[in-house]
Amino acid sequence: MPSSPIIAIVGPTASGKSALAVRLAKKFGGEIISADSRQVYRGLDIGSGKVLRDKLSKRYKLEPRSYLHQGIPHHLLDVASPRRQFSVAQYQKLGSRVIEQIIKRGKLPIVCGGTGFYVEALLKNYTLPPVPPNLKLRAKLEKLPTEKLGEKLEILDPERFQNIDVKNRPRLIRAIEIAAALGEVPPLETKARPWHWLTIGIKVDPEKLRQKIKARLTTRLRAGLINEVKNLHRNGLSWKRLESFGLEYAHIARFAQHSVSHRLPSDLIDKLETDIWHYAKRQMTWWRRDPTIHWIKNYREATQLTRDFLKK
RNA sequence: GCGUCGGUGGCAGAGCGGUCAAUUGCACUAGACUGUAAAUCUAGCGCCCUUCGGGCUACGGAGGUUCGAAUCCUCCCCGACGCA
Repeated sequence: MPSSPIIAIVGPTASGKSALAVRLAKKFGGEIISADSRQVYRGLDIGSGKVLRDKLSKRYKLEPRSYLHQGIPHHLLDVASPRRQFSVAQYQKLGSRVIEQIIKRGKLPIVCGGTGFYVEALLKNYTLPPVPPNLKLRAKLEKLPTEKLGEKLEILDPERFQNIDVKNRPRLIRAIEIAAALGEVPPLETKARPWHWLTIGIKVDPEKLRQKIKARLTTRLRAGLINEVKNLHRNGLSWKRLESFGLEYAHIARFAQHSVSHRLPSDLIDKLETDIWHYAKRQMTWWRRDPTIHWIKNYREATQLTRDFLKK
């Protein structure tokens, strides 16, 4: 079976990934697969930076939830209910299905998104342990002190205990959950698929990125971000759930619980900006360790890289 | 002008004779990442030396008391409040 080319676009938030993806899609006949852990949820639109659905796009019939933006098909947006827990595993499953479809259509899959874990799980095809969340077990473990969790894991799987973050409770709990079901936490493997990909990373000067974050937040607030959050709550999402989405959703949810105002005080805006900046830095930390990424500064470099890549 | 309280590391704010280069939070920098990943977690953060460790400069300024001062005293500068 011949290997199919895929393009991946990564970079910190507000770096212009979506625009680049559309541009490449237009030029090379591509379809876009979003890799964003918040854009998968229906209703999280402005805050997650979701791309707009084309107004008069005739019903797009290939995948049920996909839609056109600037005439380009976008996938894996709005595929989950915000009331339900979504996960990398589901993303991986949906993503590989969509990519196969796109390849079948003879189009170029362009994976584009800020969630590094999602991008990697999809492209490298991680063998994630087939252990669904066990809510009862989690609730029980949640009551234990962190050291106790470590001890439990050490007994179940001393090897995993060796390299886990012993202070990170969610990780400990998940590891115990897996080990309890499987007898151990199997080492993470990647399973090859008939794909090969080029990863393009968008590099933005830190000062400039901060400015872009600031400007984009202002735009979002003007676009009705606060109303979006309030409506989500009105439609049944708990404040707690909204807070768990982080950044815009968390800050505004916290604010809206104590205020009916439609304007965010400037000190809260500053704090939110800082949080988004921290997030951007965490994203960079994630990708820095991948030496295969081609970091680019403008569209031209990206199109050139893509052209060369597709020639091979 | 008198009185009171205060001036601590980028900011906020502890410490109030030794164990203090100075708790803590924020910011900043770096890192991790096995089904919550916009989440979660870790480390560093005065300067110099190669780590253990050591040296130097520091708690508004200048003096002083003391074996020893961010901590006590005196004067000066600055701020807040009160009385004029």
